[in-house]
Amino acid sequence: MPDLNHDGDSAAAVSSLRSAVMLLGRRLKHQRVDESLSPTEMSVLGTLARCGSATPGELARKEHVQPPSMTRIVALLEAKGLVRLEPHPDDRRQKRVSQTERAEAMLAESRIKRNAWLAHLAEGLDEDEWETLRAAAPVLEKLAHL
Amino acid sequence: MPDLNHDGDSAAAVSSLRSAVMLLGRRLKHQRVDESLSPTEMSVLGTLARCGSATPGELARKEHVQPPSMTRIVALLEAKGLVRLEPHPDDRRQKRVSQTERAEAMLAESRIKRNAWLAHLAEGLDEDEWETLRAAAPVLEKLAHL
DNA sequence: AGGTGGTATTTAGCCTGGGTAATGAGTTAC
DNA sequence: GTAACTCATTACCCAGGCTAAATACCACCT
Repeated sequence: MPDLNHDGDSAAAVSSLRSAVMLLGRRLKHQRVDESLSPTEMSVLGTLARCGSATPGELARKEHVQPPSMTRIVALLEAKGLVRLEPHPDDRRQKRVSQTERAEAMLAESRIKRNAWLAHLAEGLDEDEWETLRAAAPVLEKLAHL
Repeated sequence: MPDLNHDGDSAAAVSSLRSAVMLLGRRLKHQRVDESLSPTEMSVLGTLARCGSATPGELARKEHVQPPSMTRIVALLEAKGLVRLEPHPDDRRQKRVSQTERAEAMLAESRIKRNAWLAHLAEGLDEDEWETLRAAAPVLEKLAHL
């Protein structure tokens, strides 16, 4: 564990981190790459793209959402044709969720839009700041999944 | 503006940043330092602590929230005795919002709890990762307020 | 002075996206 | 073979944003 008393700025840093994340999260909710797709739905698609396929329960744990919420999210994604549901081979209680070809296409397109959004957002940052953020991205991700 | 084509990782970084922020934000909502105080209410108190006093409109702009939402937040804070509302000296349309002594005490206490939460969270990070995060905190804050 | 347009705040009502509790089907352990 | 547990689902609820419209006030321009 890091030495939290390394200097007094740690408390300030966590405070600033906390409020920045909350604020950014609020703004990101509106900054959707694809209208009609909520941030969590996007996130689930991203997870599926990385993991191949998963059960609703696994997805709920990875996204830190309660199972009933994931049920609803998966149902919405299925209705939009972005996800396929199959019975689980070994356990008939579970289901396997996997993304469709259409989801892959959508993710590819959204990556393009994200770059545009990024370019706009990054106008206010200089090269060093951007570099710092790039380095922090994987750490934040790790932190979020702790 | 940073060179977004510096390498291909930029798109991946923004994608990872985006999902990490959304996920962390969701978790932070539950990780409240003070039950009975929403994240945005905390954030408003933090802003007031930094700025001294402000009008509801100014607060709404700083928190990137619509004015009606800020009205409700301020009303809740006032009901909890954390904030004081006074008429604006020059303009009777506006009001001045300032924190009470009780809010200062609460913020001090919450800082202690935040350190405990931080210590727990940071157990999963090594010193380098934590350092990266410390460096990124102010940049994230800047980004959030862009 | 008086009217006109603009701004700060509030009120009323809506909607999204999460949550909890309870149910049903299926599995596992004893 | 039954008791206890797990996965997914259904039904319902609530918080915390939003928009639109109302209200009060200011500033400017004849």
